[in-house]
Amino acid sequence: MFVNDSETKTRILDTAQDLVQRLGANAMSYQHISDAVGIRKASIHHHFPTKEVLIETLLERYSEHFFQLVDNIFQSALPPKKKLQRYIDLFEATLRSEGGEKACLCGMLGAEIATLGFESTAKVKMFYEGNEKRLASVLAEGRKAKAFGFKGDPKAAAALVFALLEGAGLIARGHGSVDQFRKITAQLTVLLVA
Amino acid sequence: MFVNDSETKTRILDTAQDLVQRLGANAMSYQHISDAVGIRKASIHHHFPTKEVLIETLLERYSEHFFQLVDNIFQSALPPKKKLQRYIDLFEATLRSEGGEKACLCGMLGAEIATLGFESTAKVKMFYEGNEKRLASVLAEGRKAKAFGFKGDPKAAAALVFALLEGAGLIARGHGSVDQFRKITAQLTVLLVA
DNA sequence: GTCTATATAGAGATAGAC
DNA sequence: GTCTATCTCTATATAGAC
Repeated sequence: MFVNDSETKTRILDTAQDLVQRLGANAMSYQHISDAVGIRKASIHHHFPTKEVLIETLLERYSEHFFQLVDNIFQSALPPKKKLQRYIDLFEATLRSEGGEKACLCGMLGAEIATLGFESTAKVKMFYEGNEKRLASVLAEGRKAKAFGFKGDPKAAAALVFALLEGAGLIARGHGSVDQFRKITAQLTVLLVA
Repeated sequence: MFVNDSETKTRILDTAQDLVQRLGANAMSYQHISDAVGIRKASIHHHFPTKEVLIETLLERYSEHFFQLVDNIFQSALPPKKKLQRYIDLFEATLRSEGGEKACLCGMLGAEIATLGFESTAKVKMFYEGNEKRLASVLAEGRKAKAFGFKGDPKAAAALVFALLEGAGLIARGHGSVDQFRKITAQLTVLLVA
């Protein structure tokens, strides 16, 4: 999917995603995209008839790509602590984006969830669940291998790690930026390893 | 402050705050407020000339009130673990709001931070710093009193706790709701006590 | 302090020529 | 597939009567 999409369609999606990750879905407009891509608003509607469809497509593409990255890390032969660190690095990389700090697409849309359509809401939810499921696996295996020493349910720990990374990514943009994010994630590692 | 404000002004602020906590600042409009309060849009402008001023006022009032609640808890004679739990309960209560789940005002505005004015951005940041400072105190004292056994810098742990609560509050609305939030905060307590 | 009326700008979206 | 032109709706904001 998204491999044979037209160049224009891809540029629209790239621009829209960038805008949503910085400004939120409700502050992102077809005019913004039009200016950035160099195409008329009406032409965007040819590719994505409604904004809701555009956001749904954004979510599909983002989830697919993100889970690919995550699975590459989690299914590798890396030791558990490294796996977790690489996962954390995915969020940090988003925050480090040149041209202004971005948050996770689904973190932003989570904040605006009450304004999304039914399909988009479901896709955001699936993103959350997919992340937590994968994290729970790594945390459980890592604890069995004595790499982690945390107490409690690995599923709960996974939900905690995910909510923390989403929260830290959103919060850090108004406050301390990458340094703040690193401080928090370093402390997370301390708590999980201990 | 806000004690001698007119009844109308207060109702406008209450409504606006409710809307921002559910929908976000960019989806909240004077028309929404007009409908809910039963007053014309133009009359809202009499009290708050611009939306930016309205949001700044919202932030002042929210911070003042929230810090009052926090200080009541943290300056009490409660044992450290209870203090933390009561603090967590503040966020859970927001999520439990009748008429639909709300997030922390500053969590929502954190997501939309790139679309806020200079003053509002500064106020959001102050809210974050005020929370982290207060949390760091309680965590440091609590560890000294052996109520907590976590490793690492109490300031980093405070930043982690705050980012987690903001993140969990935002995320839980699309996913698992109060149960999810409780699962996460229970696990947080486990990690800090251990 | 609230109203009606209006200004102005921007949003998402559609029709139809090229 | 992109364009011009336009529609409709909603947004923030202002002027001035009551």
